[in-house]
Amino acid sequence: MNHFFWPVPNQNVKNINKHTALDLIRFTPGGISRAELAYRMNLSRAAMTAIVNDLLETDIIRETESRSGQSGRPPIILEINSSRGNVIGIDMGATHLSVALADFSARIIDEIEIPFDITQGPKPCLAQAEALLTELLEKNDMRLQQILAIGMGVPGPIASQEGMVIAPPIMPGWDGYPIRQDMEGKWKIPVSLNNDAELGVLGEWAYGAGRGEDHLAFIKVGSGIGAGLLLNGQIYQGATGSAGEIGHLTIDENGPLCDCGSTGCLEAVAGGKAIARQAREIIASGKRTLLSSMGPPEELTARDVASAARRGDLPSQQIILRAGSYLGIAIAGMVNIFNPRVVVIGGGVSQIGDLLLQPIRDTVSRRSLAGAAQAVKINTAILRRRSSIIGAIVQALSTALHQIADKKGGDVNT
Amino acid sequence: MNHFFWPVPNQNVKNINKHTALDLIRFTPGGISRAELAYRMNLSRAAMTAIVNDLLETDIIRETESRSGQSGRPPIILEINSSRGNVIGIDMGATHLSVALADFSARIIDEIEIPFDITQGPKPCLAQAEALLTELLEKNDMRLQQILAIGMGVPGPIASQEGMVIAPPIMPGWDGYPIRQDMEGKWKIPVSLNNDAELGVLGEWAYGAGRGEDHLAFIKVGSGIGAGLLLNGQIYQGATGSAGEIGHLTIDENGPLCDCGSTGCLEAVAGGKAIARQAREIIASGKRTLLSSMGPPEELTARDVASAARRGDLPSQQIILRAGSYLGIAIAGMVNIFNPRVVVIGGGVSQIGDLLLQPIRDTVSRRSLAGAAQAVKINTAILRRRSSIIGAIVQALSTALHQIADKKGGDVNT
DNA sequence: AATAATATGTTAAAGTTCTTGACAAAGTTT
DNA sequence: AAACTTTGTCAAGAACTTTAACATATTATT
Repeated sequence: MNHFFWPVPNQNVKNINKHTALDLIRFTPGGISRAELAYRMNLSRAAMTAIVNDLLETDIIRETESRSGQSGRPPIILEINSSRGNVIGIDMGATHLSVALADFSARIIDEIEIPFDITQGPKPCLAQAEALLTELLEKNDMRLQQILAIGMGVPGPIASQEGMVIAPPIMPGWDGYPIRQDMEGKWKIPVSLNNDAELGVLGEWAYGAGRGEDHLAFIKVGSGIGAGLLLNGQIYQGATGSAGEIGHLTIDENGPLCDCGSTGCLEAVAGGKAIARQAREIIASGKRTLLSSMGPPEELTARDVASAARRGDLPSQQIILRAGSYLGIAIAGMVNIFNPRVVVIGGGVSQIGDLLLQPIRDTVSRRSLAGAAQAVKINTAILRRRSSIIGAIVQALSTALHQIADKKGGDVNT
Repeated sequence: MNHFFWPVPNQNVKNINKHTALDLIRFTPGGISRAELAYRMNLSRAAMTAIVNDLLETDIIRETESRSGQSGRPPIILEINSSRGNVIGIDMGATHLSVALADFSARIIDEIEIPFDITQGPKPCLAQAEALLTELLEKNDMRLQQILAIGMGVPGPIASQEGMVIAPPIMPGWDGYPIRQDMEGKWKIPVSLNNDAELGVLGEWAYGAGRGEDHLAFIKVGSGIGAGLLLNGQIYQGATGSAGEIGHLTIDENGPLCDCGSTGCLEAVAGGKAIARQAREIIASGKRTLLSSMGPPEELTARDVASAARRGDLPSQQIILRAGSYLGIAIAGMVNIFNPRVVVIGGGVSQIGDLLLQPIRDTVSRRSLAGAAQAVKINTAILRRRSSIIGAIVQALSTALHQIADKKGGDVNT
């Protein structure tokens, strides 16, 4: 136990052990006993009793029936009291907007998703988010007052202190807009704003393919490409919050032009848009391919290419193979630099599955140093399209739970 | 103050604040007062008095005369008691071996360097290190018993727990050899073993070009190329200790063959060896160049190319420009991924100076995303060839100082 | 079935480390 | 000289831990 997930504020935090214990309870699958907590935190069982009693008083955790296994008195298992309250997670992508309602144990109760265009700028986009949130609450017969925190992800670099994005490559009009301030002002609920790939790594770390790993990378392959990093057990944001921006690594200097103005960016050769573009090129070239029979070329998506590839269409398979190889080059670089234990491939395009994963694995094992390549596992996101929004929920819960835990013996409501 | 440099062991560490205060005293240039310590650590002045008294008792810190500046009682400045003891730093490179004797404030008292060949394998190499250490002690009239800790750097990935290198690309015969155990057995002094680039970043963080930065990368450009990373204020080693191995990133797939078996590795196009090789090729091609007049082509080094370039030799300038551009590609990738505040270029080749630095800066600003590129400064190592060995000394001091601080009121000797 | 063994959880006393509030100390400003 | 400002110390009390003993609830053994 030399780190804990909850980001420690600098001031006025008594009882750090209480917060550490809370996080261990949250993130241990199946719950954890007082004795086990004491062991993991290097504290006495007596101290643990006091800490747990504190937490029980706030009603954010509860005791559950013991699983007897070994000899000796069976432990009393502690878990988060899932019905203690609710939080909201919002995942704002480039082309979709999702809002989810979750309970205190991070289980999604209901979720709404709509197509979306982030280039409209902050005001209309935030208004859409608000509308969707209202709809979701009404549908579930809830009021805003019952929501204890909101977590939100956006596809751009975040200045966490200020609660805004800075110099985002794909969010025109958002630079410097006070997103968090705006939302907290409207809703009077604590909002935590994060990068979507960072939330993805958090979600997969908490409940997905990288559960509990200390060195984890999450590659979000959607229309754009971004990475979230969890290093030494903590989310890594970099000096100015723009860590993990791998979408514009130069992969092939002589490659196609990218939206960012440069050429041969990873995003321009392996992103969802790039895959669709290559499909259109194939059709235009007149090659025999299933793709021609899948509707108007302008509306082709990476998903269509994937389904054609699965049905044996060679040109489609080649497109995906190439995208995977390019991704592999970038990931091999990250593996050499970071030496992660797990790399999780997420985002819409990742749902292609092994067809994409295999060339990534091949390229990485060929291009990474032996030590790092052997240590790393490359997997598809278990949470599928929900990695980021579950990360947003985890963030919201971090705020809500630790805020309640702080006021010892305080009012159980609000 | 949400992190501290001293790596916290998991067990039996009372008084974490004492160790934090000690590190603040160590790494604050010009020393620090009790009041300032209390402010930086969010503790009361009263608590600080107690902690400082503890440290004063062990004699590892001392009070020094106050600098009066503001109104009010002038503070009593605390600093490390430099004459409390000595430590040894060892820098084992691919082609050189250095041993340095330092006092408790990390100042080098004396240093010996010899040419060296790490491919001889562990036994002869460690014997040479021992001989050099003995020579250094004799020369300075000291005994091994007066040395309180040893820090050592080697050019390969480290398993810190085991004190050995694992799967090193350029240290044949060393894989799995129990280096630390061997040395501690021989010398009966605590030895800390680290990667040389990691020590470089530590040295430059403590006393060099990245002083006090929380997000720092150190690129060691010697005959090989490696990077050391300091993220969130802590050295980052990765899951298996092989983080920062950028020497074998593929930069140009159609480039020259690398020693590692792959093609177009960064090391093969921008390392010291690569620069020397290109110089020989130029001479062989018969082009007019100053390089032909600099002795036998087989003995040409990167340093010769640098000196020719500085004297205006165009082919030499082109070689360095190209190496810088290649380095820039790799560094641009790291900047996009890590978003560091400072990148320090160190190692022998970095001594070329602006001739190398300029193409790096140009390439990085062209190939990195706006936000990250603006945030980063790229500088040459202030500690020059000594970055790593000073890092080794810092590591040795971490061991020695915190070990003494742990035994409260214990014996002042040993 | 009774007893032993084992592990969990609780309690009270004692020990550490911190904060609070008062105050002494040592300078600068008025 | 008096007022102000900041540093450093002291003593009392608060917060959090450990220690050591014990109660509790199972399984294992006799």
